Amino acid sequence: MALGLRDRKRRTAMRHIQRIALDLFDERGFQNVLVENIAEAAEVSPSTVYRYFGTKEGIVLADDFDTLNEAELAAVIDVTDLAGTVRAIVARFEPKPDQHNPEGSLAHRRIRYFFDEPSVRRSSYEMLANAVDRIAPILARSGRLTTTEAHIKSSALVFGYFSALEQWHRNPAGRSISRALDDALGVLNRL
Amino acid sequence: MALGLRDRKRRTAMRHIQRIALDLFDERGFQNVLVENIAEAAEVSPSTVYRYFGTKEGIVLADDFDTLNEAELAAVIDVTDLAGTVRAIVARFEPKPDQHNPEGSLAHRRIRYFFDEPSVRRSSYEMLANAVDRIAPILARSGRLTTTEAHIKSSALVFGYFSALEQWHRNPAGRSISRALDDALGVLNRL
DNA sequence: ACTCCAATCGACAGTCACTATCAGTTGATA
DNA sequence: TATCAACTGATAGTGACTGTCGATTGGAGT
Repeated sequence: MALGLRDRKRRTAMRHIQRIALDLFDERGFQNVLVENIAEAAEVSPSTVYRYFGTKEGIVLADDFDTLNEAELAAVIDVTDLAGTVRAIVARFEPKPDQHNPEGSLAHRRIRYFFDEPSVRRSSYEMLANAVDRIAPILARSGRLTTTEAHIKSSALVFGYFSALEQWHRNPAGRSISRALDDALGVLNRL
Repeated sequence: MALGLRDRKRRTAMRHIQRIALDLFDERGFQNVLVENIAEAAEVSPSTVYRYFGTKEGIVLADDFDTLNEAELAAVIDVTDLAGTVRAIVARFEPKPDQHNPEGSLAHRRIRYFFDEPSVRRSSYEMLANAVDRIAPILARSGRLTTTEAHIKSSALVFGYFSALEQWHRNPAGRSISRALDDALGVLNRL
């Protein structure tokens, strides 16, 4: 099903606002940029920014992954290798500039705010908690675990990987994100 | 070293404000209580509430554990059984009314806000992240792990246990918190 | 006790993220 | 093309949080 004009405009506008907001954040710092400034620079009203992103932090966190519905999510998740799936999702933040994204992916530009901007960090955790809730039922089904057990395992997995991403962020040490995540898997397996 | 009058007053005032705030939250809901209302009911100025707790969420989250310095923390942590230590810390939320606390501990009354009030939940995660950062170095020393590995393991542990606490909260099923945490340890060991 | 200083307090005036509402406009559908 | 639903921008809030400043109070030395 092809997306209507309405949805295409919406997606384009969101990417546009997100890019402009990141430009301003990088330049002047997250705290020193008002939502009003972003709206002005993007030539939309503040109302629109809030309608699209909900919160100021949402501008940084918004991600195509958010809009995945259950069917699409199920397609992304590999039941036989859940750890690998989580790893693959996190690994999307790998910077790889190409002809489509000459300056590297927006995803990569967003990472530093996850860890360095306290309010964004708090919201990141909320996002992870949502991921845990979506992954747990699938894990329960495939791993013959109780709901409780699945949630605990899912939490440990998701937050463990997020921690790995943070460690990579603080000290890349020449490793790629994928490599750092592979190392993390080792730790999680020997928990 | 005995605490001076100044510190004793401070602690007493904080407990007083926290108790009154919880009364109001329980009665009218977190969102429907203004910091101004709490200040008024506790007969202090709003300035004082902010000085003590920093944020509205801080009123719920503030805990004696926050004020533990590194030496005291090291005394609480059992290096030979870190999982057990985390478990012990979380288990403090066990409700046990006694002659000192006829209505059950304040800790127990605070739990529901950790999970049910979104903004408090976000702040809870921040608190957990701080715990991770304090535990990781100790874990690194005792477990012969790199800094990175220690952080990942610490994250999985702390957030795993928090998830266990949440699961217990949502479905106590007659189990005590301690029992629920013991079950969680099993899951984490077989991650 | 008395004094002096630093820490604390209350009061006041902001700032800004976020919400609610509503009239005007635009995309989708028949 | 007409109709309707969804979207947009403008406006007027609310309330958490900050900075500052004069007044008060506990603590340490005399």
